[in-house]
Amino acid sequence: MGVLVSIGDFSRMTYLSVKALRHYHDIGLLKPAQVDAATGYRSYDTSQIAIAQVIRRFRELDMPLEQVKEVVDAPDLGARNRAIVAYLHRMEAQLDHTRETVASLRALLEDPTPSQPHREVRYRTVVATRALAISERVYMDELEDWWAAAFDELHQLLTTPGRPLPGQDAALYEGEFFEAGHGRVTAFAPITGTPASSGRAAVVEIPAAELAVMTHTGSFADLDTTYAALGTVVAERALGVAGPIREYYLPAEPGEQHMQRIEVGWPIFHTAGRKP
Amino acid sequence: MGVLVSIGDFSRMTYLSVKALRHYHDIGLLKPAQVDAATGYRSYDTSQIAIAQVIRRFRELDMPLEQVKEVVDAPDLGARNRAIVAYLHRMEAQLDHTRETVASLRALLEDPTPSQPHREVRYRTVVATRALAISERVYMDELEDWWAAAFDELHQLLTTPGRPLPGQDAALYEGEFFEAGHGRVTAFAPITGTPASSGRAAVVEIPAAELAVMTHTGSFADLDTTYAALGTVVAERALGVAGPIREYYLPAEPGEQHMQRIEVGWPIFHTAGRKP
DNA sequence: TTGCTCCTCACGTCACGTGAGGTGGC
DNA sequence: TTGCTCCTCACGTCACGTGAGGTGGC
Repeated sequence: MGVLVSIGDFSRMTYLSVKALRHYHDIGLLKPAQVDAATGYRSYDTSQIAIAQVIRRFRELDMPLEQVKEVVDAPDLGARNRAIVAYLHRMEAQLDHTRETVASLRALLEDPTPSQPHREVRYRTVVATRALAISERVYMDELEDWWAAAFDELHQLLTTPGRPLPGQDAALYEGEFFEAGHGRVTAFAPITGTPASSGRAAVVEIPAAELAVMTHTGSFADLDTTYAALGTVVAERALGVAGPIREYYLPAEPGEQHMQRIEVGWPIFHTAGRKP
Repeated sequence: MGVLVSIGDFSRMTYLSVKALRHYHDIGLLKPAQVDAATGYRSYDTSQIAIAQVIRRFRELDMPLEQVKEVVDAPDLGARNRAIVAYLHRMEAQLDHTRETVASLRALLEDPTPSQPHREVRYRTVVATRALAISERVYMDELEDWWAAAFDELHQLLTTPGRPLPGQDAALYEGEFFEAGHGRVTAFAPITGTPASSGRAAVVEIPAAELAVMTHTGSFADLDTTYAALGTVVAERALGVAGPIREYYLPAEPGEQHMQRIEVGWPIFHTAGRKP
C-alpha cells in the first residue's frame, strides 16, 4: 500500500507514544504491517496512519480500548457509524453533566448551606400500589441514561390510544445502590387498569411504607444536598431506614421548566439510636 | 457538632460508596469522627457531609485525590479558592478541547483524506538564528497550556517600550516528545538585539537545518494530519529525520482569525531507506 | 567503537471494585 | 438462631508508564 516505517517514525506521524503502539499491538488493536522474525522490530505501513489517528482521537475522548476495537474492527459500516454516533451523543451528554457539576460545585463553595424553600420534613404513610415498573441492577454512573430510557419506555406503554397518562413517575433505590455504587433501581408509574406489559416493563405491587419526605427543587446534580438534609433529620430523630429509598418526580411548576421537583422519601422505623 | 451515623447511612447521605469512604479514610482525606477501638466500626458526624459532597463533586470532575486533599486541607482560604478557580478554568479549557476533538473526529470519519489547500512539500535551508527561548521538558497532554504560557512570557519580554515585536514564533520538538509522550520543547522567537533574558527565558542559538516543510491550515486538533502527510512524503523519499521537529506559527490570514497557520518542518538527511 | 533505536520482561500507578472470610448486635 | 451491617486483607482493573537489561545496524 504505502511505505514501511519504523515504530519511531510512525509514532511521530500519529502522536501515539511508542509504548502505546506496542500496547495496541499486544491487544491486537493495531497490528504492525510487518514484524521482523529475528529482531522483533515492528514496521508500520503509512496506510495505517488513518486508523491510528482515529484511535488516538477516540482515546482522547476516553473511549475504552475494548470499544475502540469494536468500532475499528466493525465489519459493517452502518453498525460502525451507529456506534460512533451513539458515543459522541454520550460525550455531549457528559459535557452537559460536567457543566452542571461545575455550576453545582461553584454554588456549594459560595454558599455551603443553601436555604432551600422546602427544607422541612413531612411524614407520610403511603399504601401499596399497583404499578407498571422497570426494575434492574444499575450502576450509579449510568443512572441518568437508564432513568431517561426507562421512563420513556413506561410512558410509551401508558399513552396508548384512549388511555391518558395516569399517576406520577417514581422510583425505588435499594440501599446497595448507594453503598456499593450499583444496585436495584425500580422505575414505576402507578396504574389502575391492566396495560400491556411488554419489553422490560412488568406490573408489580409497590409495597406500603412510612416515609420521611423532603422536596428537592433544582437540578439532579444537587440532589445529594437534599439527601444530606433529609438524612440528617432522620439520624437526629433516631429513625432507622427500612427498605429502599423513594423518589417521586413531580411536574415542574409553570415558569420553572428547568427546575426539577423531586420528593425524596426515606422509609423509616423507630430505633434506639446510636450513642455518640 | 451533629449526630454520629454509620458508614452506610453516611454513604446514602453523600452518594459516596462505602468502599470509597474507607479508601478516603485510609489515605487520610476524610477521617471518620470516631472509630470503635474494639470493632473498627467507623462513625461519621453529619457535619462532615459538606466536605464529603465537595470531595464527590471534585472526583466527578476527575480531580486527582492528591489535589482534592490539598484543596480540602488548605489552611488558607485564599489559596484554596485560587486552586479551585484554577482547576475549574482548566476544566473549561478541557471542555473546549473535547468539543474540538469531537469535531475533528467527525471530520476525519466523514472524509478520511481531506484535500487541504497547501498539501505540497517544500524544501528549505534555514541558517542558525539567535533567539529568545524557553526550553523545558513537557508532557504531551500539558502542551497546550505550556505553549500559551511560554509565548505569553516571550512576548512580554520582547515588547518592552521602544522595541517592537520582531520575527515570528516558532518551536522545536524533540523526537522523544512524540515517542515517549514527553520531552524537551523549545519555544523561541528570533531576535536581533540583546533583550533582558529573565525568568525562564534565555538567549540561545537555534541551529541551522535542512527542512522538509508543509503548511497546516486549521485547528491544533488536526495538526497530526499534517504530520502524517509530511511524514509519509519524507518516508517515501527515503529521507531520515535529523534532530528536533520545528513548527513556525504564521500570522493568520485576514478574515481567517480562527484558523491557525503552522509550517511544520522535518529536519532531513538522505539515507538508504528501509527495505519493504 | 559509539550512540541510537529498538526489543522484552516485570513491576508501578491510580482510585477504587471484587470477592473471601470473619465478627458483632438485634 | 438468622440476617444484616460492618470489618480487614489480598488481589484485580485499565491503559499504559517506568525502568532494567539487552540486541542490531550505521
